[in-house]
Amino acid sequence: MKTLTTGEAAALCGVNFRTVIRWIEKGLLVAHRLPGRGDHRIQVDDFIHFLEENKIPIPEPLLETSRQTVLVIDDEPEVARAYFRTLKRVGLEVVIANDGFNAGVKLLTLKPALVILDLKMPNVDGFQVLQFIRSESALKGVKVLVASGQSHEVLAQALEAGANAVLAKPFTNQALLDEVSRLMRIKLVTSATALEE
Amino acid sequence: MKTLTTGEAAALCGVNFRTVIRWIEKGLLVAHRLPGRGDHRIQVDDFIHFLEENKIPIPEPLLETSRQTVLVIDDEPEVARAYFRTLKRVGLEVVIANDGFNAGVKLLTLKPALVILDLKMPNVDGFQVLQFIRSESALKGVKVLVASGQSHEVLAQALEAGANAVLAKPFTNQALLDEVSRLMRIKLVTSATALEE
DNA sequence: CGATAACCTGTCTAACCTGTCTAATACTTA
DNA sequence: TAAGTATTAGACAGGTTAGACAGGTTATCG
Repeated sequence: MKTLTTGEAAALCGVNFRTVIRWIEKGLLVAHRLPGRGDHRIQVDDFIHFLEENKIPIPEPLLETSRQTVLVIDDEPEVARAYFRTLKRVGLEVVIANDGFNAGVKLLTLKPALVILDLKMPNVDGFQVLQFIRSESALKGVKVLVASGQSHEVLAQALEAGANAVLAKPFTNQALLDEVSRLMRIKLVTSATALEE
Repeated sequence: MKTLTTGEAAALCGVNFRTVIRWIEKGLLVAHRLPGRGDHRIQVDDFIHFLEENKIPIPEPLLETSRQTVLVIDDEPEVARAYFRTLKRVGLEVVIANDGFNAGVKLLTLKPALVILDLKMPNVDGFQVLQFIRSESALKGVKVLVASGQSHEVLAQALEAGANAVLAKPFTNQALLDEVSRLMRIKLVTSATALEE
């Protein structure tokens, strides 16, 4: 979990860092200190709690860190819904974009951890989406999983263009989940492990 | 994400800071407070919104901080280029989005001051774009000028849905510039005034 | 038109929070 | 490891707050 320095916290809520230190000294804001010079470190959760407590608007960059959403970009509703069910079942937050406008909008508002992208859509160029994700600094670190029924050549091009992984259709749900789990670096709650509990 | 103190806001609109505090207390102007003494902090967006609401001219320093870009959303390249030339000629920064994906992406990355929107596009629903702009808090204050060759009914619906103004095609360049100038609250450098200098 | 009332704005006060500046030094990065 | 950047505490100057009061503007009515 990320922590903030006084300077970072000050910049985030638009005050001087000296003021942030005084809030900490007064016990208004929870922080811990480093042994050396006594630098303050503020946990993001504590900072958000402090902002909420005082009804100070929470800056966007803070909210991003908590999101672990998967964005499915596919123009075929049935296909998208299939992804949705499979991923939802293992506890992921899933959002669907059925067209180009929604794809663009949801990429930037959600800043998903993972994008599942269909390359072949009638009104949206999948490569363009991929290139945009890789060129936009706000989307740095977003993983892209390309799923396509096209030739291996096209899939190789997708990897070249920055896709983190590709899946050639058809593929099993388990193959999808394995790939998602690997890309997001998380253990998914599969039905098997769910039963163990 | 800059914020203003009561003193700064007061100086910007030429009143006493005591008056600004009273506006906040009455709920006319949105602001939050710092925990220490209860100092007010006003977000620039909220301040601009307040000024517009009360038809107070927006001071230059504030306009500099907010982007003065115009985003043209139109799928017909020739039409879009026509807008581009006309608006560029009077000194505006203009960006074109030819498809849904670009429309979504450029809306959120540029946060344009004005959007010129064609309602009738084959693969993008103009109304959906309009509704999104009005529902997204990050796009608060964005002006929308709908240009369409459709019936007056449709234009009325656009106004209902939140468009700031509509232009029925065909229209002259001057009509376009007048409307843009009014919506952006700026004086445009037309060729006539340029010649006078 | 003129008078009254209602209300908003500007001024003043004391208290105290916030921003700025400093030198020393720990932390971070190449 | 070394250079560069960021953070700390203290002191001081400046800004902001709430309350009370006076001056000015607008609205209503005779």
